[in-house]
Amino acid sequence: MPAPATQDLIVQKADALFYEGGFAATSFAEIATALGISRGNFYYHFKTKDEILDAVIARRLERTRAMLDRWQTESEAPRERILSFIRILISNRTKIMAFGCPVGTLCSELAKLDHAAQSRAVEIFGLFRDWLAGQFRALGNGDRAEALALHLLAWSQGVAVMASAFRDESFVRSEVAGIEHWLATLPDLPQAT
Amino acid sequence: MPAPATQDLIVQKADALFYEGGFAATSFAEIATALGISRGNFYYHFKTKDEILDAVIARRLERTRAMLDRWQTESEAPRERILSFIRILISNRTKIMAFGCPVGTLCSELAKLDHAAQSRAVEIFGLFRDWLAGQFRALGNGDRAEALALHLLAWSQGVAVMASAFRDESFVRSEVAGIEHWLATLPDLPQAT
DNA sequence: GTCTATAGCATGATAGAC
DNA sequence: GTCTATCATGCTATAGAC
Repeated sequence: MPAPATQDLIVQKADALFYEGGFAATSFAEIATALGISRGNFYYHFKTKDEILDAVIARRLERTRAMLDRWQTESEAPRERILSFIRILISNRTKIMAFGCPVGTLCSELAKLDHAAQSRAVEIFGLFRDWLAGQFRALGNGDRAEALALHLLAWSQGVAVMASAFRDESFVRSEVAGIEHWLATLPDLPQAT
Repeated sequence: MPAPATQDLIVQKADALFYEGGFAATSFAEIATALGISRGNFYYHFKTKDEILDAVIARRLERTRAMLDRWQTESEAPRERILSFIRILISNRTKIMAFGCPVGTLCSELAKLDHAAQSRAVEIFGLFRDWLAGQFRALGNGDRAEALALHLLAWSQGVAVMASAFRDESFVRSEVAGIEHWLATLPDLPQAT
């Protein structure tokens, strides 16, 4: 196994720092210092800051796809799979209370910056939406599968925003319990065969 | 009535530009150009950019209080008052689809910047939370009034995030219908006397 | 592939004329 | 109160040595 390429190290570190400090406010110098490389070396791997952003978004898309595939494999029942999604609010609660949701905050920032990469960032939401819609469809809610997926995404985004504002862990836990109750009481319509 | 003071014009314009472009990404030059005044003049009214941010947050707090008071006066029934809150998602939908919620996006940005003013910005959420909790209490949900208020706030924040990501007006309308249905089916417990 | 050095620009902030 | 300089700093980005 080869040592990780510098290019990958840059993307990995930029991903974390963009999340924790925002895209615009994170400078090359900050990333370089964190990696122990020089600013100049940066431009051998990426021509512009926007190229790094593209690479970060590509990395997040790839990792999201991998995570959804993992959830798909780990559980057979659609309801269990949806619970995998819901529970990232719990497992990532510390970072979410500090920095919000990585996808939501990036999309919001890029919207304000009127940045060309915004639509690519929204594709990450699109992956979740389509995957969740597939699960709701498997539960027999074919006609409103996409609306249910968007509703669940919005709910979790709202929890993330409020969690980072008030930094209240008990709020996160009580909302997650509410989401789980909502899911459990969703009618499980048998598919017409 | 005197002409609006330059100081107020600066705060007013900064408020709008911080919303539309973010706090960090909005420069003095941008605000000054938009107002037709010089950058130098700025520092007669505010010593630092953070002072402008403080003034913007104070303005938002004041205007939020005024809006809540208006809703309180315009409707007698708590349920009607809560509907006033819900319907800003509809009346402000164009700006929300472009820039998200002004409160949520500011709190998120300040959290990432680890900015001292974050707690002040969160106070705006606090005003909504307390006012909404008061309405739920009047509906007889005394024991869970605050949880209901936070839940409604989170829901609307989630709608705002997804609205600015996908820019889908029909999603906003269908979620608002969902919130209204949730409110209508909330049990209206009679108060113990 | 990594470095140092530096260009070129925008920023927040200051000084001082009017 | 408003203006025109101007400073110092930090940024993205480039050039070129090693």
